[in-house]
Amino acid sequence: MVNSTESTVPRMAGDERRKQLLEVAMHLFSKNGFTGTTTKNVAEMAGVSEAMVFKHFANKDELYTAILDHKACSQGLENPFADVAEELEAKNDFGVFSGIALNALNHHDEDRDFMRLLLHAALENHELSRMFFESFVKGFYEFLGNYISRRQKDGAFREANPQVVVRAFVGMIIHHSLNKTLWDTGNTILKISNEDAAREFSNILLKGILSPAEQAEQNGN
Amino acid sequence: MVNSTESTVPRMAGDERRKQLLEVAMHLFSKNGFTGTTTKNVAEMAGVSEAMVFKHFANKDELYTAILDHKACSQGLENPFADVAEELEAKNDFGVFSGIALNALNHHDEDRDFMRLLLHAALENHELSRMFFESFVKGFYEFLGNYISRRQKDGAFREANPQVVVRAFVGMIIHHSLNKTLWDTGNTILKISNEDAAREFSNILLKGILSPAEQAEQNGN
DNA sequence: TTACTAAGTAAGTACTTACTCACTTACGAA
DNA sequence: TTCGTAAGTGAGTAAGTACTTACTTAGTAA
Repeated sequence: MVNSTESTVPRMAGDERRKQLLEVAMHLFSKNGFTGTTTKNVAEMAGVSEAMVFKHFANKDELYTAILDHKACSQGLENPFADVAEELEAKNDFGVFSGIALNALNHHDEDRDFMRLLLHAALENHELSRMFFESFVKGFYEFLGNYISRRQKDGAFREANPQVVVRAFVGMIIHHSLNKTLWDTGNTILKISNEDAAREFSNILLKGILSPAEQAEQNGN
Repeated sequence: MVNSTESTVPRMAGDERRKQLLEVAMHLFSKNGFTGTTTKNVAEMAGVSEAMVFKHFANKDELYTAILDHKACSQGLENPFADVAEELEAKNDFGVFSGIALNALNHHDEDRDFMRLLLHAALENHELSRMFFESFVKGFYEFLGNYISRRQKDGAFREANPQVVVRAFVGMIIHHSLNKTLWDTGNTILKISNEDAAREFSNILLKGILSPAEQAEQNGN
């Protein structure tokens, strides 16, 4: 018997509910960490019983790892070089670096929850952290490192360990994003648009690794 | 009655035990986070019963904050420019930057637990995070930013927002340390000594912000 | 020796946690 | 209308969890 005043809550399709649970879980995990979030919390915020969580995910751990897969598929882990394919082809160094930087900075702004989640995962030594590192970070270092190597052989960049250069570049970007979400949330010590930051970081890095020959040429212009 | 074969375990003085508990707790908290560490864990690692923890600390929260106080007081936040006073005076740019970098990198290596704890504090919005930012980070940005301004007026550095330059430099260093303790713990994608890292980071940054005039002069040599 | 104090503990309590299971209900296709 | 399937739940369980209590024992000072 259904009370006429209380509208029957419509059921969700399995896929929809699963997606909703993932989003809710990610938000809670990013806020309270893995151990700091209970399956009951997730269920409550999704407006569903706790048992429902375990209908969709075998256990809490699987829910955690499913977030990464979901992110990877939906939007999170797209190829960071996709937007700079032309610049890579044309060996337009500034286009490549500033494109990657701007893309990353914008992405971090849109997805602070995911960034916090990854940090929590890293601190808690959760496998998710290793997974992300292996599947994304390593590939990034390899690809960008290879590009730098090629440009060194072209005589465009000076000699330097390409991996160190990548780390320096990634460091500027990640640390800037980390500052905005973690410490300097009010942007008190540095207020700058992503466009300006991407341009300046790329400028510093590229001037920093330009070969003397290229340098002289650029000064001539 | 005391068994002759089992030596009576000597008791610890209250202060000693308290200090030991703090150190053990800090290690566990930094490894597993606050919620990921149980009071039983702490007691076991200290070789003492759980009740002992609550003899020294009213509750788990107090234990946590006591760690932060203990650390902040005991090791303090020494001036990161102390070691480069001469270089600053002599306007030896490379000496200044590489000195600061090496000092920071070595410091991070020696106290990975504290770095992890600071990250936890930031994620949990603990007051210590704000304290650290206000008392240390802000001062660092201001001081180094001022040095860069001066060198720009000298004509040694090109025009650029000094704060952005500081962020880029700090980013390289912090991110490198973070990588070593958090993600690439086996140094699989980059194995480099602190000396080499400090030198290369400083090289990139300084070449990146050198004025054209200085650049030409350096190429001439 | 005595007697007080402080270090230390075993065994709880009240509650939370991840996870299960038997069960009910909505909904779409036949 | 019927009925199979899938969405959804209430009420558990066993193993933690933070924290307490009533107690024992070691060291020490008079």
